[in-house]
Amino acid sequence: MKPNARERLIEGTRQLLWERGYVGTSPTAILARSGVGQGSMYHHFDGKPDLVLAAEQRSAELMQQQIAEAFAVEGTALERITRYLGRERDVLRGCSVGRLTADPEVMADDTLRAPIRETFEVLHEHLRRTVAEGVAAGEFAGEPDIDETASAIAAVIQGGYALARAAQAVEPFDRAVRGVLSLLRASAPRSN
Amino acid sequence: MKPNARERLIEGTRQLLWERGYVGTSPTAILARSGVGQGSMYHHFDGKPDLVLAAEQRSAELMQQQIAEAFAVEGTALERITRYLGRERDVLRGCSVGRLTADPEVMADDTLRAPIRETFEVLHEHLRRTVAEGVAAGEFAGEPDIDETASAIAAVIQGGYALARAAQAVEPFDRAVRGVLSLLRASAPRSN
DNA sequence: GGCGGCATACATACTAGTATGTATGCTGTC
DNA sequence: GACAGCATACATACTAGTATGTATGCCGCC
Repeated sequence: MKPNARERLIEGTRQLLWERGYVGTSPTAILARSGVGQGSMYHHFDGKPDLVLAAEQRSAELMQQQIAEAFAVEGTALERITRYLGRERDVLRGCSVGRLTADPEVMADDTLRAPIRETFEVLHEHLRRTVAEGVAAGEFAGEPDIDETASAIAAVIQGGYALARAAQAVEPFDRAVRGVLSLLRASAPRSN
Repeated sequence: MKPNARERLIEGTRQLLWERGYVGTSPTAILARSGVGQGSMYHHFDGKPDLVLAAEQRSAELMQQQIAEAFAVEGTALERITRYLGRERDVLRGCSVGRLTADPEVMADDTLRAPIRETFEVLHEHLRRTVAEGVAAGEFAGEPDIDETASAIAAVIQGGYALARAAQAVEPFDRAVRGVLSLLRASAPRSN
């Protein structure tokens, strides 16, 4: 029938963390969401932090996979970046990984923080490499600083979620994405 | 002696919301942080949601004030945007207003969401107007879309906080800011 | 056919969160 | 000097969060 209890616990916890963060995610809520009994939870995991770590690792893994897929397409650097920025997203739901940066419990613990940090590093690396290829191919005549550009693009995504949630509308996210893409495209040979 | 209990409650709640969000902010923690008695809290406010609203409104007010000040300086549009982006920030602490976009309790309640939405609207309006002036003055020869550019800049700030927190370092924030500024500058008229 | 691993149910317990209500005292004003 | 407004302390209460421990049952494997 359903996937085993361990998998369901991870998925339920993942969703709750995504929606409500660390303190907002209670063991009983996890059980209800996952549809498993309380005993199973303590059977498979040492407790909330252990389960949270497993859920985080799963989110990080899925996200890194999506990132890799989005960049593993043919096309110019600009096309690949555009494709990544425009990929299917449940914008108002936000980023399952980025959400956790708001939780002090997670940020204060190096083990819990690691999957988040690593995911952003992976994204940065993909963006960095793609921008570098674009510069090498003469797509960005302005030759923007590679790391700075990669960071700006990553930040626009994360910040776009915040703007969209505040407005309860997808539009601000899309606007920010179009904005950074326009700026990239407009990158002209410059004199500085 | 100290400011009155009402003020101290607002400030304590403001700080706790900033650090820990809505669910992470308990009445007892508020009392401890504010240094007032429990009775006073229920004397001045109807309860947690009422106090949270007051704290949010205060944060929004302060933030809008800082935004207005940062843009109320002489200089070209690019200088004013650079100044706003480079203004003094406790980056790892994050944004006292943007933090709340992660809380479903806040986002689901129109009254609690209003101060956040309004603050982003005010920021957008300042950025929009400044970019428009820059375009009019020929500073941005690429004539980027005004609203899109404003949204991208606002998003970079909010997203920069997330990147910085994940890395527990200010550098990713600064890099993202330099990145978007470079892209903006690169759309400047060629002087060569 | 028993045993180890996994799942479920149920009882218990302690703490924190979120209050309400009452008593008491301080202070400034009419 | 009485009274309103504000502050503090203390008692009480209910719920949710975070477990621990025990009993029981199913299933696949040696």
